[in-house]
Amino acid sequence: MVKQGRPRAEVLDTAILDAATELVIADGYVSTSIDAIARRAGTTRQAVYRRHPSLPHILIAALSRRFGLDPAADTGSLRGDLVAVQHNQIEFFADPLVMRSLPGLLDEAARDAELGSQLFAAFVTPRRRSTARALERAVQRGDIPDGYDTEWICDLLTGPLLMRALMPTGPIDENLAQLTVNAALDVLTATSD
Amino acid sequence: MVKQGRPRAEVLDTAILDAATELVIADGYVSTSIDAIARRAGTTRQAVYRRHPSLPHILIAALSRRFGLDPAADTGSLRGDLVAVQHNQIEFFADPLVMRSLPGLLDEAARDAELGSQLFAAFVTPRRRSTARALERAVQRGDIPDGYDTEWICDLLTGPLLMRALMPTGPIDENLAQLTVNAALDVLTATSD
Amino acid sequence: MVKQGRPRAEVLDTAILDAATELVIADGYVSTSIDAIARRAGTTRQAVYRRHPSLPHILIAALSRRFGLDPAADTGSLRGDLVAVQHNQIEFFADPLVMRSLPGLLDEAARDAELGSQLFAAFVTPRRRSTARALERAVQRGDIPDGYDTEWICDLLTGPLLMRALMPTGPIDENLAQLTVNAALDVLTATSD
Amino acid sequence: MVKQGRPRAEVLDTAILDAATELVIADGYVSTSIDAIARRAGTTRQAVYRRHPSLPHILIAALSRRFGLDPAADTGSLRGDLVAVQHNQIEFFADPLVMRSLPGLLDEAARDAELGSQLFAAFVTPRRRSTARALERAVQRGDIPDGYDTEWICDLLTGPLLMRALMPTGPIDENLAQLTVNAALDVLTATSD
DNA sequence: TAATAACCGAGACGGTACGTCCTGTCTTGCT
DNA sequence: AGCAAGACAGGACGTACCGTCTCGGTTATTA
Repeated sequence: MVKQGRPRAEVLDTAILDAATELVIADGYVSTSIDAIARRAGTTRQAVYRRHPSLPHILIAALSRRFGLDPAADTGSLRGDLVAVQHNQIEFFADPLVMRSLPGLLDEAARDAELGSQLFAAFVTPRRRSTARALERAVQRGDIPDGYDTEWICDLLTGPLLMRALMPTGPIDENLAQLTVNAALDVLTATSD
Repeated sequence: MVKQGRPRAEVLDTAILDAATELVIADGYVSTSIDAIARRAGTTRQAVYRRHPSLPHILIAALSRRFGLDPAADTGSLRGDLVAVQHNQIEFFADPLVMRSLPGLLDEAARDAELGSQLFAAFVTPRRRSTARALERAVQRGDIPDGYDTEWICDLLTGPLLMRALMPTGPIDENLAQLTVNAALDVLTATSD
Repeated sequence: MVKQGRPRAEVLDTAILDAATELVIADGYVSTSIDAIARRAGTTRQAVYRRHPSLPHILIAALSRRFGLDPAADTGSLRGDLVAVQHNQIEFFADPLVMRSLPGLLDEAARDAELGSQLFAAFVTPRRRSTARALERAVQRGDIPDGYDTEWICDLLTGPLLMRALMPTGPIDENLAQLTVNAALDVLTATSD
Repeated sequence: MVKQGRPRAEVLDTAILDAATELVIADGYVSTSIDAIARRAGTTRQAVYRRHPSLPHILIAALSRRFGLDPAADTGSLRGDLVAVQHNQIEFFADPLVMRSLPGLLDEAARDAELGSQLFAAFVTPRRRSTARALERAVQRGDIPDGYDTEWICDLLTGPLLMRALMPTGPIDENLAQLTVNAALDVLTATSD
């Protein structure tokens, strides 16, 4: 079963994702219609539906194009590893497309479990796995004791970024990366119980 | 020149908010239409528009009905104060109406600054102010040194809750309240710089 | 149950029928879309659908507007009565709207029995009844013998008109009225069996 | 320089006409799409378009396959000749494909003169010529006087058949053949003027 | 107690978008 | 050159909401 028929125009592939990106950034998720995307891409609704089943799928594709797979660097120290992860996350959450499409995508994900897990698998899981591996390496080195709650550490690292992506409580910058990493290290090394 | 004419039917006031609440919880924000709300409330679109200018305004009204102003208790200890704040926040973020309407409201707020600040003033600012006051009292008591970043502490406390409200990374429960308060205290008392 | 709500704009009632009439005459039945009718009427598809469930129904309404109920005159003689009927029929079949919409309507009627009987009842039955009554009067006067086949006489009178409405075999004019009436009289008074 | 390349698959020639015939009989003219025909014929639109420029052309081809050229028998008597013509016409108008496709074809013919004359030449003219020749022979035999209107006689013979093919006013059967031939003979031999 | 002003239900209005279907044309690889 | 497969621009389908509007009818207050 090789590929048959007229091949899809790659120009349209990118034109559609470009149009969606621009419109969502300009108007927000709920104001963006498939119709407008097709119009701006200089094509028809049909060509869009041929490629993507719905608006959230278009945006997932557009986001995937921007944010490839996580590099998951090993810098040798826990702090270095976590800072690397946070730089990656900051690049993600500070992106205008992410900021504008995230609420809509989350709304959609809450209804459509299929789409939710797809979204989760594409953008959340890889970053969490990087963090988990960095922690494991730190335990093996003896830098931190075992027995921490990985999920909680991940939420601690990501939560504030999500917060600032969705609400204007503060900038998403280098300083925030340092603050979150410090907080995580404080928690991991604290004697409090 | 007070108010003339037939007064509004209070039954409709509540029927509309009830209908909106039920529909958003069941279908999510983007799938909820003013038409459906009016229908379910047993009235007409016009009666809805007479009370609220748009869907997000309806939801803000519905949320305001559920979540009154923050009590801002003074328990005597920083930990106690923060735990009180977090219990209040957990009640908020764990509410199904909040979980389902938050993405839509945030999307709308990103576009309409007016609405954004209204939303912010109603549900974010009071809780942040409670936290800020608790911190001030702790400084005055000498429990913590001065010079911390209030905004950052607030984001540290709220971020993980928001995270779990929007993504299925973990439960929003008593344990999370303790974890976030511990993290905040670790940060506030840490010697790391 | 009196009439409630905002009344329909009568301007649109006529604008829609006008638009449909013009378009069908210009482009034919199958090339006429509801969309184009709405556009030409200066309104929306919704307003059209609110009044008529489908294209054939629009055309039946447009035809009804042009061709009221049959006068069914009693001229005193069979020839006079039949000529009156045929003048009425000629006016009908020579009408451009009829010529252009008839094929489409018949096609639709062949599929949708409901619509078929509606069409039949509005435009065929009344004219056939006039003819039947004229024949009955002639029998009572003793002008023609009893025992003829009414349906056949009606088809004999109408068939050639329908033929010339749908195919360019000849004009639909006064002469055709005379020819068809003569033929019917020949048949009714013939001794052939 | 005759014909190059792969020859057309004759299987498709008939499969396409079969599919068109079945679909038009089942769904009527306007509901029949080229797409559906190709699908049912187990081929593609392109193969259809390669053979026929449009839906009406397909149907003309399908009709031509069923109804060859007129035999035009000479039975020796005018009545016999006309009855032969009418048997031929009855076979035509009683055919389900004819009954279902005729309205659509006529609609199309009213717009596209080219197609109209093609349709006319294929199915109307031959039958009318047979009738004309039968009449000429009768004149030469002295059975009827000269000076009749051939076109009118043809419409008189065909009109009622067309009527009953398109509307449910009566059966298209042997009796109708006799009635129409009698009517024509009555008219041709009548002294009325 | 009469006028007035706002509310209510019902439903029409011009718009925009939905997701699907079909049209006639066009590549592409294979026969 | 034919064929299966399938993409392309374009147009229409019938439906759903949007926010606004016009009706007839119903309360309350104010004059």
